[in-house]
Amino acid sequence: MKLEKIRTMEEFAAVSGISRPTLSKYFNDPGSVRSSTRERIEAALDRYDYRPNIYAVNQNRQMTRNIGIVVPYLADPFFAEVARNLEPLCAEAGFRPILLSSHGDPAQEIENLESLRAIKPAGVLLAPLGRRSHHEEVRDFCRDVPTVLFDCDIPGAGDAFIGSDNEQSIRLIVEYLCRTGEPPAFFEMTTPPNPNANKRHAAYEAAMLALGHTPRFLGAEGEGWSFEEIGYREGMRMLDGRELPTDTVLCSNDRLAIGVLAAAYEKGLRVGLGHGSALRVAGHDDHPYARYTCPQLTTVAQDYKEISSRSIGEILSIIESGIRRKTRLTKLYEGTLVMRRSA
Amino acid sequence: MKLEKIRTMEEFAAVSGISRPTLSKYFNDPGSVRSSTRERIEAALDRYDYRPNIYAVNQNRQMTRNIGIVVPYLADPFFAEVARNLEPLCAEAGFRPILLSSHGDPAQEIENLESLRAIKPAGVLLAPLGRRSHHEEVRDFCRDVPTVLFDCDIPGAGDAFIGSDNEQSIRLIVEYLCRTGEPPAFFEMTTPPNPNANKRHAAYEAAMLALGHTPRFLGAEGEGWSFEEIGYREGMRMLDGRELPTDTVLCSNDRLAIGVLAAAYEKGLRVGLGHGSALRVAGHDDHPYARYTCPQLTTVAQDYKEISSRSIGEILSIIESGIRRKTRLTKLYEGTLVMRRSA
DNA sequence: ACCTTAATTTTACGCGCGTCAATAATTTTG
DNA sequence: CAAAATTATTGACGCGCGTAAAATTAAGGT
Repeated sequence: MKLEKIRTMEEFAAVSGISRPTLSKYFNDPGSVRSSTRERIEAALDRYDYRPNIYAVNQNRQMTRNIGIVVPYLADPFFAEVARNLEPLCAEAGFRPILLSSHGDPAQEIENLESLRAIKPAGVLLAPLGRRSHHEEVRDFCRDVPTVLFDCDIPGAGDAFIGSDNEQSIRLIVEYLCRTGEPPAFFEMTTPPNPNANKRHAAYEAAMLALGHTPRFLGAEGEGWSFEEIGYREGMRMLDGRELPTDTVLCSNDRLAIGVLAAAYEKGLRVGLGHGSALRVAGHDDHPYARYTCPQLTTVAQDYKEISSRSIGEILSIIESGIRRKTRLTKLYEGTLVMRRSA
Repeated sequence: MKLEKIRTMEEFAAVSGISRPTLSKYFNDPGSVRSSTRERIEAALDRYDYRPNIYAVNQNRQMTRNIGIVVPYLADPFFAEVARNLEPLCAEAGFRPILLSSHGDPAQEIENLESLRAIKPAGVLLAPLGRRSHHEEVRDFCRDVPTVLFDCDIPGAGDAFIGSDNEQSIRLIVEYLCRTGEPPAFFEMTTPPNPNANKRHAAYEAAMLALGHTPRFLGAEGEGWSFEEIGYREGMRMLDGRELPTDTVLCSNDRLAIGVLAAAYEKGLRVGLGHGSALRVAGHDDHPYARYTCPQLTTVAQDYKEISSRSIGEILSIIESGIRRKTRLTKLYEGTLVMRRSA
């Protein structure tokens, strides 16, 4: 039970019997004052309700203790999960996470960055939109503010890129699919918003050729981030037209696969391995909903826990050292096969 | 192309030939200065790169132009969608939305509110966790900061509650289900985190009785916000034990239904209307993924566009009038039936 | 042109805190 | 126990902008 509200540090100095500059030191770094005074301060803090005014504090610092987190599309549960992992990691390090979503819009992305710039964050974690991002403006921002890119790369932007090894993960699932049935065709958007899709395209092609198979692509038309809808609509179209060259479809990501599975169900096609099945469908990412599709989706899990913690680690080391990276770091984490029922 | 960076309003006053107080007025409300001077300012703004320092601005205002948005669980695509709708509405009104997720944790919820309090927001839109929320502390917050609750109510907290009319929407789908087949049993969590679940429980009971049927409840054990997992696990258990008293299951929300559908698929049960089907499953909310389940989920759509815009509208009217509501407003929006394949 | 009204400029203070220099108090060391 | 080293206090200034009062200027109407 707090006795009374204290409005300024001056007042708090009066009631606590500690001088204001010492209090200021304490709030900036509790370890910088003698332990006996720290205890006195904390005892007073316990009795009185006082918190330094953020605006006054930050006005007199060139760097705040905010870390911006910008994701391309928060309505995608994958990024929601990543954000959920990132936030507590920030908080533990004593920083305030500020989460912004670009909602699939490059202009919004730049607006988010400008909005962050105004806040003078200590650092930023940015998962860019990708292909449609305004690359030059993103690079400009990264020059001014320490930034770590994750999930999706923009060449030359930021101090580091932490992501998935699409080459390895796609090879992994292609090999699995070839080993257990017909070689897969690759279901992808013809104009994907995200460059990971391009890497996966190339990785599929390389993996198929290495195994002596002919790569076959299933191009889904559509723009934007409504992947399930695109997967469903284009999946329906392909199933209608009997365009499928094989009974095995590897989707560029799980959200497309969710749409394809819905289409297959609609068409009465039994999906899965084994005899009674007409189709195998696999995805990529291990999306939170992948285990609740029908059938449960076989996919490659991105190591997003590692990606999250490494991204935070990188930005913190830049912040704490106070020096930007001279050479840009790129760190890719390997995916792991998640065998379920769909392939 | 901006000529040079201006650091302070003083400097900008010098280069633009406008006095600093006038500039201050302009930045607070561009409409408050004469149009001729507005044009001069905007011309200068076009040539020089200057933005007022947020921290200095907010220090000297008792109220900032921030609106806090607190949701219980951002990894739930429903809330992600709501947030996505809310953000542009805030921005259009000239406010900066600050999105925080409680991640299903009551302590985090209070922390979010405290964090917002420190920011002195003009107002807050709060979708509380519900049953497990620390009600007293939420009420305390709402006393200090204009707050509109949405989605889930906490009695006596905030200036208004904007939500769904569970009574109406549940009756709607119960009547539909009874009209088209066997009366439904109600699949729900025995200890739901959200009081909407309790309202839906009561609404189901009332609707069934009104139609002359016996309400039957299917209680799913489990804690937390992993509804799909609970629906799947408990659905499996019930299907294993052949506990189902009818062939029709109405789930308390779509996320549970997604789990139940996955369980039914796993068990080889054909879900849907009509002859070949062994089970009908319906949900509530019209979750973003409801149209990609197998089969597509019949459900009741919450009017979340209306809920979003009305919530913003309420908080803006409180902010702009500067007076808190004397009587607490409660506004419930009706749901609409979304007939798909599952029931 | 003159008056009224509205808008702008000048001047000046204050917000709450960071931070510095000089001084005083406390702790540590020899 | 005195000297040295560390930590706290006192006093003061500045950050960038809001804002008030008084003086000045510009716009609108007859």
